[in-house]
Amino acid sequence: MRRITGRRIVSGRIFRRRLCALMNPGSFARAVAGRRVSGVERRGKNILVHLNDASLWIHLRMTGDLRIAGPGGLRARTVSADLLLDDGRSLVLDDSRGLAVLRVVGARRLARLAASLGVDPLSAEFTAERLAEMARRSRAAIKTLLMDQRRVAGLGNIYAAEALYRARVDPRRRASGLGAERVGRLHAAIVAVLRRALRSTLCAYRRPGGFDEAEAFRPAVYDREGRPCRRCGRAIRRLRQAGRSTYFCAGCQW
DNA sequence: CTGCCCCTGTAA
DNA sequence: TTACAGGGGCAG
Repeated sequence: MRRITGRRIVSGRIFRRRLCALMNPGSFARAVAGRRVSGVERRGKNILVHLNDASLWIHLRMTGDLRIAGPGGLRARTVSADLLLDDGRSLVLDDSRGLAVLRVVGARRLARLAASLGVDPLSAEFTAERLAEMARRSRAAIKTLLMDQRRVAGLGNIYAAEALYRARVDPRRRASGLGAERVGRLHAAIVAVLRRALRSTLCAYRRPGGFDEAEAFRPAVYDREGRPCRRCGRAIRRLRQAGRSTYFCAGCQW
């Protein structure tokens, strides 16, 4: 994203009912107006925009999109919130389904939220040993563990399925019974899948409109129920785990 | 643990 | 027209 660090916020508005329930538009406007952006970072699936003594904690969910708009802003029905910056640009939260969350948090709540997040798979702390240790202590199915943000911060339903498929591990397997070999494969697969997904997303941001199809992230297993596995040809199966659809190949994931 | 809710675009 | 998908928070 183009740099917004150092810019001062002139005004902030929220439009979505869901966001208004979290904080009323007036208090949001007062909370951000006049503050300067001191930094931006990602933690798991969350984006933090720091404003010195407060922060915006943003979760885009599935359909949210954070973008920079030029003068004039972005006037779409789907805009959930925007911040007008002192250089005329706007930081816009655009979200067709309105499930994204944005809130202003003080240092205390920031620390509490941050502490509730597990290890980021793209950080140096995410080692095979760390994953093995988490797995050992969990009675849940491995896919459920991977999707638990308190343990691993950043994998959702789709990437969890893709990582398990890549590692050839059955998503139904008990985490505690994985064994070092499977944990090792899974660790490598998680990192590979997320790196690939991130690259695809970055390309899409850099070339809005139409980007190289070769860069697009194409699920190898997710949403492919009944279609042949690209490795072994067996039909991809679907089942429900923790209320979510899990796609996997019973032929080569075990 | 399960199920429901939020919301809305898409597919059946 | 209805069911379903997504992430997370919450109730049971």
